[in-house]
Amino acid sequence: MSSNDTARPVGIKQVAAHAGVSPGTVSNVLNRPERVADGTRERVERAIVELGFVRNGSASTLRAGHSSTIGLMVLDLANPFFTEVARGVEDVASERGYAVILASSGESDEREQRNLRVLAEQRVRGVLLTPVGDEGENADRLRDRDVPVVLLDHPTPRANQCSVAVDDVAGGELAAAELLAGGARTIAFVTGPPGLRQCADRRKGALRALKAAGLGRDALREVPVAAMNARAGQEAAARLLDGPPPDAVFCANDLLALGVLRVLLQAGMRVPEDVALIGYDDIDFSAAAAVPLSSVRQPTYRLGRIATELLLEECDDAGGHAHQQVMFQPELVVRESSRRAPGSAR
Amino acid sequence: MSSNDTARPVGIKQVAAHAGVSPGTVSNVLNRPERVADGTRERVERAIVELGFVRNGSASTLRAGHSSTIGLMVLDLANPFFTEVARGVEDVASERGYAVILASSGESDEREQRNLRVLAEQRVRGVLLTPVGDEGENADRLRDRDVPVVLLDHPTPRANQCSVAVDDVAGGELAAAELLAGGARTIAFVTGPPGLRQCADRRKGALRALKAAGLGRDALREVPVAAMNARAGQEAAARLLDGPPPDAVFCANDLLALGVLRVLLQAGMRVPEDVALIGYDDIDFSAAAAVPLSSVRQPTYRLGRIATELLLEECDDAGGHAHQQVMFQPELVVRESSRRAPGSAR
DNA sequence: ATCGGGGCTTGACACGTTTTAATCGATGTC
DNA sequence: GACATCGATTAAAACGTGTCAAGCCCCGAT
Repeated sequence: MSSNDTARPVGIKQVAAHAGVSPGTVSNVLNRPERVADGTRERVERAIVELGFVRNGSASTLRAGHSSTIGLMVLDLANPFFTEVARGVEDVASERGYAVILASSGESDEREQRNLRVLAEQRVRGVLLTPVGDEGENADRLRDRDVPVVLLDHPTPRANQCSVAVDDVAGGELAAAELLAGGARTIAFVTGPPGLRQCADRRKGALRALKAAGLGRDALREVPVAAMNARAGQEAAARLLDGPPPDAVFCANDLLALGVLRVLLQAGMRVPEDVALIGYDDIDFSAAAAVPLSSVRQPTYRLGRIATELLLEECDDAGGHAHQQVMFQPELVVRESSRRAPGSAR
Repeated sequence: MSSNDTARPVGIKQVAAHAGVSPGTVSNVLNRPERVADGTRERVERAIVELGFVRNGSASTLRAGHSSTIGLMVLDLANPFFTEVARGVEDVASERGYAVILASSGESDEREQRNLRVLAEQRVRGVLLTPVGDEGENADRLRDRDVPVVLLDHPTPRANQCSVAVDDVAGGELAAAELLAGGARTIAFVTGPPGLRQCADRRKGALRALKAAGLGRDALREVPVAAMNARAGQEAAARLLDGPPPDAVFCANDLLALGVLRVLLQAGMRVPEDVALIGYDDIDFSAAAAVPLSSVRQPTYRLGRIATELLLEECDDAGGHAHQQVMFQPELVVRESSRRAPGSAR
């Protein structure tokens, strides 16, 4: 049996004793191996594996003042958009020897605040944050503690922080323009809480497209939902079918669109012939939907990678770091849910 | 401006000074508020908010020997099955005042090992683990360090640990039996690495169903794939279409099935008329697929909840804790992708 | 032979919190 | 009025690591 009844906390001291050196040397082997002679280092390394030593991160962090861990807080872990972002983050972080603590605010400001507090207690080196609110006071609180914060999927006009985002106004315009090009004159916009910047911006873009097409704001019927998932989409569609159906539906993300699509088809409507539909994010599942979903694609994985690179740059070299605001452009992906069959346009 | 140039680490001492008490009292306010007089407590609490004090988790952990954090390691964060499990975990953990560190092994043993090491360094209180390998040596290493481990979505015959799982053999049997009932005589099984217990068990169940139907093992054509996602499913389907198509396809999870479905339809095959299809996990998207996907449903959220409850019970009361092996039964969900139109059965 | 210097190693302290035992003051008892 | 009791508070000692100044040893230069 390998288990041991007597709790035997094996620390740097035990390793030192076992290798016949001082604790300081073991610490050097761990942190600045080049400073220690080859023979000694090998001896220490052998002792480490023989005793199964695992460095106590709390002690390191306590002494160093910060850990080699970054926090990633997203709006919704169940959204493939964010898991793809997380993949980019994880890849860069692990390349650079950082661990990632993943957390989700569930679009709740209170949960965001609570989770950020946990991250602050853990003394993470930095934080990638997709803020729920627009102002990012929570981010400010962290920065006051000298914890670098990079805003993720959220632009900022302020020069005191980095941000990486995709132009959601442009994306909303692309989406609505596509629907209008298909012949739609009235569009329903299924959208999450208006406090969410992503939703607000996409709406703004849609209005811009309407205006360009010579239509007024009243051509856009807003259908607010409480969450940004498929279930909420279904509920929205049900409400939508209460009144006269619009020509087209623009959903603030693909999860909503998939839910809407499902209810529309169940209700016997044809997509796109009766109602055109477009989503946002271009998640994997969209292409495999009952009617392949048109959508707006974002450089998701790169979003995560670049945000992490900016954050780590700021962590490793707080002095020489110049804050950057990166903005990507989205891309329209037309599939079957938005294009009306030729000739069926009004 | 709220930022402060001079780094001013505000610790328990500063709070104590500001409130006119000793550091020990501040600690008591934080950890055993009932032991301190009302007046004093209020004074300290005021000082805490005034100074914006945030407890240093590293120091607590160092002193206590463990943190109030648990680790959750899943196979694939991009799989909705696991994000749903994670939701259950998060809910219970936060109810009980624990934070969750989320990590993903990506089905790689090496990444599992590396991530578990990070968790060990962080001195997490316990770990929920969906192991990549079958034996769980990595779990043993943790348990040797007195870190409780609960196996998640993985049964164990060993009595020295808790586990929470769903009967995948039964699930595989349900799935294959459904396909056979639809008239299929040959079934392709699209499956991930055979080292993955989930895949192996589902295969075993499928074989059992074949046997019950009087068919031999050769009625099951295995199509191995490298990963368990939609892309891999597409590749598998492409290979599948090289030879004579089987009557039906059983995919080891829904992501694979969605990928397969997409390619089948693109190739002009009708589902289920030409080829029947069934997946596993019953993720949200399956119901909204081009052809609504039959699948095998698991009590995903409860899986996460119960595993976490077991883990925290073991953490809080290591002595009086009796290890349990919980096994849920899966449930067949029949939609359109598996049932042949009446009369089209051979 | 002495000195200087460079490469390795060591010793000791500090990080911020928790905890234990001791202290203090007040209240109640004999 | 002395003493025990009890509650509230404090002082001090850990926890395991990183760091830094100081020490050691050996070698080459003078």
